[in-house]
Amino acid sequence: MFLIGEFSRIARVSSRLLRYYDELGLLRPEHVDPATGYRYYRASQLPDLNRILVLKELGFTLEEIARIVAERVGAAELRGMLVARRTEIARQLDREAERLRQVETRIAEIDDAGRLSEDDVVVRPEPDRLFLGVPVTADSFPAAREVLAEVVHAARRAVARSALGALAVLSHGDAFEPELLDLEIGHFVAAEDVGAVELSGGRRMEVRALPGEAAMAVCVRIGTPERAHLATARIGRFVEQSGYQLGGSSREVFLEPPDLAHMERAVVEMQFPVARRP
Amino acid sequence: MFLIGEFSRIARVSSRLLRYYDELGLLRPEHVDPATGYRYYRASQLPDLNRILVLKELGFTLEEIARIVAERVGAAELRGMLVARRTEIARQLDREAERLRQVETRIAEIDDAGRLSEDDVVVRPEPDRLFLGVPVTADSFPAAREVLAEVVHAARRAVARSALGALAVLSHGDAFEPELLDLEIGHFVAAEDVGAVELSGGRRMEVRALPGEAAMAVCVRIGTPERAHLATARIGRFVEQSGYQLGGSSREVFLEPPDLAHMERAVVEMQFPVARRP
DNA sequence: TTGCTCCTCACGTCACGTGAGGTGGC
DNA sequence: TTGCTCCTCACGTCACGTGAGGTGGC
Repeated sequence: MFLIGEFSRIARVSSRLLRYYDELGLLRPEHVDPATGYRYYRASQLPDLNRILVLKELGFTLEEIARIVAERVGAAELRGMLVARRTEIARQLDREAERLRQVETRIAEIDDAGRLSEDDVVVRPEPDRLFLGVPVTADSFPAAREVLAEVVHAARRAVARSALGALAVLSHGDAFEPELLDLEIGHFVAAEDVGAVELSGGRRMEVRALPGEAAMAVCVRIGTPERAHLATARIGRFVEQSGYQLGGSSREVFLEPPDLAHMERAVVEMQFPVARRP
Repeated sequence: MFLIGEFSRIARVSSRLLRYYDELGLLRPEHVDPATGYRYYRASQLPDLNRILVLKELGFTLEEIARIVAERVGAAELRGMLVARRTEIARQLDREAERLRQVETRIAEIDDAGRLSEDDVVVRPEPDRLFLGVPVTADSFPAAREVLAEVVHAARRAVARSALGALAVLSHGDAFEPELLDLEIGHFVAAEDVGAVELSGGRRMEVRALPGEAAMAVCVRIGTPERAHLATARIGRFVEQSGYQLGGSSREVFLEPPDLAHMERAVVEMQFPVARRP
């Protein structure tokens, strides 16, 4: 029989760990002196402790280990737990590999540019939405901007404040070759019962469902639409370096109601749907 | 200006997270109403938040991030932090890959044998030690056991109880081909000043330094030396499956003072030095 | 008698999630 | 007036490490 200190030296673990496992009921000492509270361990308990340590190294929680060592799980269930572990570790490996790529990208950026860019790209899912908008084809940003101004005014008049979401421009063409702009301009809205809204020149805003995206790469820009190419280029580089590929319609979402006289102060989130490259 | 709930919805983070970052000084709201305590955020703070979220994804702690975003670190120092992160992530990847191998080994073992073996192999470092022992060559375990008995008695008489460590048998031959046993039998001792001890037949125990091992694969067995091949085979399989290779002298360490009349109750730790296979 | 080891609290870790209990503006 | 949102505590998480303060055997 060993005192806790002797046993901990044999097993190369801390005595605090042994006390903790005693408290959890994971590994009880063979004997506890009722008078002093001293814990006494037997050498033959070392295999029990080693089993616990091995299961811990496999990544099981102490709660799972407690179930396993209490023999309440058979080989079949244990195999199931191991398979679940394998899946989780594989996921973890993927996450870490992605991190490593990202860190290496930033190191390369500092080496190339001397510093990190100010604009960070974040990837996140995007839910389904309702969109009250009008299709617009244009060959220049100024032309589109006139429609945008009309959309803003019309929406403010026609839609209840509580149901009116952010102004957004959807872009169905190739964002990197904007010779002919194929846009939809409108607002996100909260409720289906928002009616259509007539605009000048026979145009008409209608509500439609805008499907969500599993992964959307987004980047905030502050400034006029013409300067969007900066943030766009940034997302393009990010997508290329991170093992994603672009796909689907991009969006520019105005995070604040824009001041049409000062579009250079607009705060816009550029959004590009992305998917993992195979 | 947005209330915390609006800002949290735009940024897809919880308002608890925003309050926490406020508390840490990581991201202060643009304005806090002194009367109500309400926090007000500006859309232009979204890039600041995104920077924090990106740095978090790279694996920095919030404390490191606080230093980085407070602009107290330049590009050179930031690069250093990124390189440190890269090293740490690579280490983590190695650990996870090793875990994955271990988990797969256990799954295969259940598939082969229907259950997991009782004897777990643990790998750990082993420090330098002092060893009071006698060289023995023998062609059988019984012959060696006679010497072992004499060693136990002689050591008990000659060495102070407080300086006498565990009984151990060092094995310099190939553990898997034991046709000629090339052993040292003796005790670990605490102090250099333990003298030599004369045995019968002109044998003599002497103290020597026993160098440590960076990685030692160990497995506890309970039973006679003849049954050691079970634990030995177990370690052999483990070493093979885990990307290690054997190298150096193995040891059998008696965790309890052995009862020479009942060696089948002996609790022995089999120890094999190992190294990573390239 | 002096060290050494043992004991039992109890706080700290890290980045929040999750109530509890209460208040302010539409 | 009723929801809704906001606020500030404060506990819980996971597996222990690290004192604090005190006691028992050689």
